[in-house]
Amino acid sequence: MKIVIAEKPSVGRELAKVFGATTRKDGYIEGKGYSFTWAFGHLLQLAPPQDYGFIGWRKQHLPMLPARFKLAIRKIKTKDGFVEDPGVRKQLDIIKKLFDEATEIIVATDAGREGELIFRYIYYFLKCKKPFKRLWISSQTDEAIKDGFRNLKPGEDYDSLFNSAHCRSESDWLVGMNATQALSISAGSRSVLSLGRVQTPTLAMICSRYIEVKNFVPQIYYQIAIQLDKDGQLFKAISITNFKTKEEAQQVFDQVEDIAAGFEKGGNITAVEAKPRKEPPPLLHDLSSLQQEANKKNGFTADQTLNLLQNLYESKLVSYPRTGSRYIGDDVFATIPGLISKLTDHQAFGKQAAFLQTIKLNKRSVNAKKVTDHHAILPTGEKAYNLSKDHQAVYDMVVGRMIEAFHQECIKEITKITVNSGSIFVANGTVVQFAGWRAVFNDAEDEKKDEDNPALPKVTAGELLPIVNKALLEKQTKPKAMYNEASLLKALETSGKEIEDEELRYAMKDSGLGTPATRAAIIETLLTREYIIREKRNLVPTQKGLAVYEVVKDKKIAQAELTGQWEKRLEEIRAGASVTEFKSEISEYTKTITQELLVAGAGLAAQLADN
DNA sequence: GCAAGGTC
Repeated sequence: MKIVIAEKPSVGRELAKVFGATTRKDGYIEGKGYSFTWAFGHLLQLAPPQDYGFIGWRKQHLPMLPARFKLAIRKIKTKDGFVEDPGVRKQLDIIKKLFDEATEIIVATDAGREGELIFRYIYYFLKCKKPFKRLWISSQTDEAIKDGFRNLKPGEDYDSLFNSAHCRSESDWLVGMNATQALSISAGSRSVLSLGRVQTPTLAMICSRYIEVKNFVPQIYYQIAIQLDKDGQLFKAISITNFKTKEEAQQVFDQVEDIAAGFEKGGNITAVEAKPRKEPPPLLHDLSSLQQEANKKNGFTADQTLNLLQNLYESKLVSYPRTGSRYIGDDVFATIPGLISKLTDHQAFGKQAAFLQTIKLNKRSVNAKKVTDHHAILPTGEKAYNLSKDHQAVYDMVVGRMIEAFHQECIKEITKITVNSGSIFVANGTVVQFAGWRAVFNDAEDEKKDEDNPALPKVTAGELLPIVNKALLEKQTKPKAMYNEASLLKALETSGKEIEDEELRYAMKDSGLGTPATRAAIIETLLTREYIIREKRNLVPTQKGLAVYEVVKDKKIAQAELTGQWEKRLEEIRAGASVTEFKSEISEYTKTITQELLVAGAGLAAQLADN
């Protein structure tokens, strides 16, 4: 009997289906000489400090550097504290039984670093010695699966990938557990002051933004607005200069040749520019972009959106949710017309779905090379009945985005009118000439933008128009916005670097903080620790969060770059470099940061006591 | 009591 082990049930079932294995057993599916089983993500974790004899949080234990790490069954939190997850224990027993019967094991966990670790931890925990081969596929279509099984790789080909995963795992434990205990102990805090490679840079981003906003000194400046009349259609133009003093502005203001000052036609149109701007449709959603949109549109937290999406996935209404890809391959693209045809009588999107059937679909979101373990989030085509309001909202975002993504470009005409009347004024206007993908949602947000950029009358250079009104405006420079869940998620994707270009941001997604699957949990951790609170939709640091930030802000553990440095080394290990050097560097760093925090935390004790 | 990673 050959045993195939997948990362999660949905994949295990899919593989079984392709093989025609249909006998459903408890925790696996049997048939055609194979058994298909699965994990539920990581079933095992590195054992906690007490399993190495570090009982209680004591300074003399630090730094804790286990000579050999142990594995422990994943725990869940209950009223009685942490206990072994019974479902996990049961599935491990099932896997053990299957491994014992196996002639060969086929590893079908996700094709990546963590997928490799999920399997190897199980394999070593169960002390299994059977030979194993690796299925390595980046698409879940029948053809890709069959092809993958015809080209199984020797298991040892992925030993270096496991090494890099193993280093990642142990390094996070060493730095996180030691730093957390060191700071908590030295601050004499009754509550946990947790620190980690990901959560601490995230906290630092929130705190430094908060401080920047708090210390922001608004600058006052002045602008002059004039209102012109073209055959009864009024439009507004603004001075191109921002004046530092009211006097300067007043002087220019007085020179405006408006009707009240006796100038019947004092606005001289000096230039008119009109150019079309094409806006391509947005890419399909990955988890992060969907969380951001759900936060902006509905105020859902990242965690809520992930949960809602997970429910929809379990109800087989949407594809795998924790994806980091916004693309699909050509094979999945072939199924899109079918999905669209099921939506033509949809209440909100039906009309646009019907329209899509008449055009050539936009292929911006189609790129097999940019599909990693999982493709972008799509509806499955199953009928959705009786969804709760929140589930419906998320589901509609998935469906609506699919319609948008395959729709046509939106074409706008951008108009810029330059007016001279004692000074130079400019009016900007935008007219949507062809809505294209923007017809799908017709957002209120977009309408609001249109208010700032209204349609402008047709005018030509050389025309003289009456200025019916003028105003001297006092304005203030504004600070950056505080982080909210949407902007924080976006910032985490690029480790806090501000990159507006969508394509460029996408290219950086491997150097972000955390992963799609973990970012919601990172935010929740910071909230649980009472480092941050939600204030309306903003994420704002507490006194405690700011105090911790002050202690660690100049240390490596608070820098997003730490992850970047680790990733570089881990990639070298994956390519075959030795692990011993990296491991000894991590041990050294663990000793250093532990010592530093044991000292620095003392200052924190007083601050925390003050509150 | 603690990390970050994955998932139901």
